[in-house]
Order: sequence, then C-alpha cells, then structure tokens
Amino acid sequence: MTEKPRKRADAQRNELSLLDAAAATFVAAGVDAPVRDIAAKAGVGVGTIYRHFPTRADLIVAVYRHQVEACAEAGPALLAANTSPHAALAQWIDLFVDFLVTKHGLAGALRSDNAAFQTLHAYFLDRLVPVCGQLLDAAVAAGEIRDDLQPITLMRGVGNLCIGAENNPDYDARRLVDLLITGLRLK
Amino acid sequence: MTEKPRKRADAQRNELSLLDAAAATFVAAGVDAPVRDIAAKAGVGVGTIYRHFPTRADLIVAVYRHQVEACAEAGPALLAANTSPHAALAQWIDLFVDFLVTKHGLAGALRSDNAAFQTLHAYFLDRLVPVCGQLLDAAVAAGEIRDDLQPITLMRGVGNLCIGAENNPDYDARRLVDLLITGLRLK
DNA sequence: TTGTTAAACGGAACAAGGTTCCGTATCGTA
DNA sequence: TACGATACGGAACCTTGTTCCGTTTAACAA
Repeated sequence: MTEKPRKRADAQRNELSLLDAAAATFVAAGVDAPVRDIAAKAGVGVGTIYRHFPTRADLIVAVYRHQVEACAEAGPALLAANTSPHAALAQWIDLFVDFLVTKHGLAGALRSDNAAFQTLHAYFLDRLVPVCGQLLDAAVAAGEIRDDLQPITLMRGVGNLCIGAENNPDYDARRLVDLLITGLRLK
Repeated sequence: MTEKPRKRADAQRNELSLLDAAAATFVAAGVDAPVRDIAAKAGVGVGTIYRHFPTRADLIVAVYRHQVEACAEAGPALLAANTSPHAALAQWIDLFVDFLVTKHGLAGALRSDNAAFQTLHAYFLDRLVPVCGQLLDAAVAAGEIRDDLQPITLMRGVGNLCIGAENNPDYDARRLVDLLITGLRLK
C-alpha cells in the first residue's frame, strides 16, 4: 500500500530550482512571465518545467501555497480574537487583499477563464471559500450583516477589485473593498 | 480651411464591413477575438484592419461608441428625474453594469495594461468619469453619501467587479456593485 | 475613354509566447 | 560496470499580433 517511487535526485533538485526561479521571476515580471524566462533563470529546459508543473497554475499554486495556507488559517484565529465577527471578517479580507495586491498579476490570473488557470482558481476557492463562509456565518449569527451573500461571490468580488491594484496611484482597491464590506452591514 | 480629403469609396465600404464584422465577432467570441477572424468575416485582409483601426481599442471604441454616449447622456437625465441623487447614481451605475456584462470580455479589456488598450481606457474614462463625478457630487451635496471617493476609483471598481460576470451562475456582479453603492451611504 | 497617380488593398513574412516531442544524458541498482 | 528507467534539453510547431511591400483600384483630368 505504501507506494514509494521516490523521485530521482536530479528531478528533486530541478523542482527546487524551478520554484526558486519562478518565485523570483513572479516578483520581477508578474505571474504571466514567459515560461522560457523561468526555465532560463532556473537553468533548465522548458520541457522540464512542463514535466514538473503541467500548467502555469500548478507552478503558481506551488509558489504561493504557504501564503495561502497562512491566510486560510488566520480565519478562525481572527474569529477567536475578535468580539465582533464583522471586524474579524474585515481583518481577514484585508489579509487577503494584502496578499493579492503584492503579487503582480495574480488577481488577474485568478480571474482568467483560460483553462490553464483552472487549477489555480480551484485551489484558491477550495481553500479560502470555506474560511470566508465561516466568518460570514458568524457575522450573520451575530446579527451584524445581511445573510444573503454567498462566500464565493464575496471572494470573487474582492479578487476582482484587486485586479490592477499594484502601484496604481488613482485606484485604491483597499478602499473599495472596505466600502463593500461596509455595505454588508445591516442598517 | 475646410479640408475635404474625402475617403475613397472602397475605403468607406470596408470600414463599414469591418464595423459590422467586428460587432458580430465580439458578440460571438468576445472582444479578444483574433484579428484574422474579424478580417475574414469582413472579407478583407488583416492589413486593412490595421489601416482603419490602428489598435484593437480603436475598433472596440468605434463599435460601442453609440452605447457609451447613450450611457453618458443618461447621467444628467437620471439626476433630473430622481429626487434622490443617490438613487440616480444607483440607476446610472446599473446602466453601466448592464452595458459591461453584456459585452463579453470588455470589462477585462478595460482593465488590461496592454498598450493597445490605452485608447479604450482613455475613451471610457474621459466620457464617463465626469458624468459619474456629477452624480457623486450631487449625492454628496444632498448629504446622502460620504464625500471621499473619487469618481475614477468608483468607475474602476465597478468595471472590475464586472469582469467575468457574463453567464457565470455563481458570481453576481450586480449584487456586489449594489453592496458597494450601499456602502457609500452615510450612516 | 483612357492614362496617371495616389490611395487602399491583401496577405506573406516576421515576432513572441505556449506547448509538444523525441533523441540524449543521467540516476539508481543489480 | 552495465543496464533499464527516469528525466532532461531544446528544436519544432502552433496560434496570434503586427508590419511591410508589391499589386490593385478609385478618382479625376485630358
């Protein structure tokens, strides 16, 4: 039962190089950076990228997995630390916005209907929507907000608002997200 | 002074065909449809497209100009027809959302930082931001909403919320825009 | 009508990026 | 050390945007 087809040493090495190179390239040129650039920076051929990460989304997910996990785990923690669930929700959304606006092009990729980004989309949604739902439910239960907004709609809306938010002087995504969360309140 | 370098008959004809073909193609395949497809549908070579419409944005603007103008003109009309400027604002935004969500891919194009879409961006902003500003000012003057939101930020936010809204069952852009406008209210 | 010319046309050619494929190199093991 | 499986590299191919130039055609004057 315990399969153990351990990967070859060179394959493990390359996977690491690729992750490093991708992280660096994403910072410098955004998550849409050419595959060839990433391969070159990692010192491998393009074939090697596709072997390890069949789609760009797989690579992006691998690079940001830790941060997404951290965000997901912050949800319950914030709920526990705040007396007002609405405040916890606002803080959590803020965390999510922080994450998105510092990853050049990520919000846009999340939105893309390109098949290659399907995995990315699915991962973010699977991991974060339940957390968002928890916060939303708590706020509804506390009578702080309206009860007719689906977690997935909120997540998508916030994601959309973050598109193109990086270093754009006359577009304040955080501000808009804040208005959205405010609009959620009853009364 | 009155220059009259009238265009050649074939050029005028082709421009019309192109506009028709583009409109049809945009409906069927979105505003990102391949240039070659549009050229083929119009029965002209790709060179002819570029001669008439140097960038894709020029073509998009030409196709949707009438509708954008109509939207712009609806602003003052709604203000005059409503006793509450906030209600007028909500209705106007609704018109804008209607326009965007029925044009597959347009909201995304509006957001693109690709140089080719610069003109599109500029046209929409030039034409609609002042109208939005007028509505916003009136609502502020009536004491209905907070006074610290720039028209351009609002327009961009609404545009962003409309990205990917076409036939997507679990994403209700209109709903989110509504929350945003609600969040604007004082109290 | 016909000749001349500037305007406009078509589409081949080129560039850029994604993706596939297969001959070659390397690893792990007997 | 030899051998099979695994992984690698990068050329080649596809799609889409964009440019360029030889050819066609509309406009107009003689």
